[in-house]
Amino acid sequence: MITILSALAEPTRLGALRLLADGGEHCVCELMDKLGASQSRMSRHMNVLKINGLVVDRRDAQWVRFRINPELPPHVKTVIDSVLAAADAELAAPKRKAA
Amino acid sequence: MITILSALAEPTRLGALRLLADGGEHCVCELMDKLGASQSRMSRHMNVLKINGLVVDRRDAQWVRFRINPELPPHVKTVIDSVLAAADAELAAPKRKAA
DNA sequence: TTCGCTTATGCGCATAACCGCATATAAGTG
DNA sequence: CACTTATATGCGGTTATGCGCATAAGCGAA
Repeated sequence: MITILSALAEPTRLGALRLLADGGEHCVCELMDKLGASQSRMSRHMNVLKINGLVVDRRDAQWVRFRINPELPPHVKTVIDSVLAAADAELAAPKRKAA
Repeated sequence: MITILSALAEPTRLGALRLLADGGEHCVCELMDKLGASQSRMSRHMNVLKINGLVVDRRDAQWVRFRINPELPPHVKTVIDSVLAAADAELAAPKRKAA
């Protein structure tokens, strides 16, 4: 659990998971573009997610396609979903009193 | 969200939250005993949880009583609950095939 | 005040995390 | 083969994190 939380506690990695949360596959180049990360940074961050079992990858010609690990333990999946929901809520709520 | 996840991603802090999850108040000395942490270590870790808004504290004579922040945003509360549930599941499941 | 118990903190150290840069590797095209 | 695109990784530097130790500070009792 600790390692999973550590993996989530980084902006680029959390952003990548958010993009992967659509259920589809995304290559490193797409993620780095959308997240504004350098190539080596993105590659390493995706590797952290992979090592910790949060995502799986697949070679497809010159690309490597990542997707959320479809075999995530249910409790872990629940954690990820709640974290992404909270992150969304955080973005939506400007911390000021509700308008 | 990142700071909250970082706060959770440490064994002693997660253990403290687990103990506080009973809804009650617990002093530093109790937490350090139950978690096997040194005094300074526990004090600093509780301060991290406090700074990140996860817990609140209260002076009570020579003790400082901590409890989970009762005003946690709903989404954050959900994250914490799911994390604690996953940590429990992790402990319960010896990673081997179910007996 | 002095004592004892509890908690906080300043300091230094060791290690881990993250980064950019350069380079290596892999795959496809011609 | 050379060339392009995509990804991985070794290296070194900077910063962040966690720790123990010692000490300070807060509180109550004698």
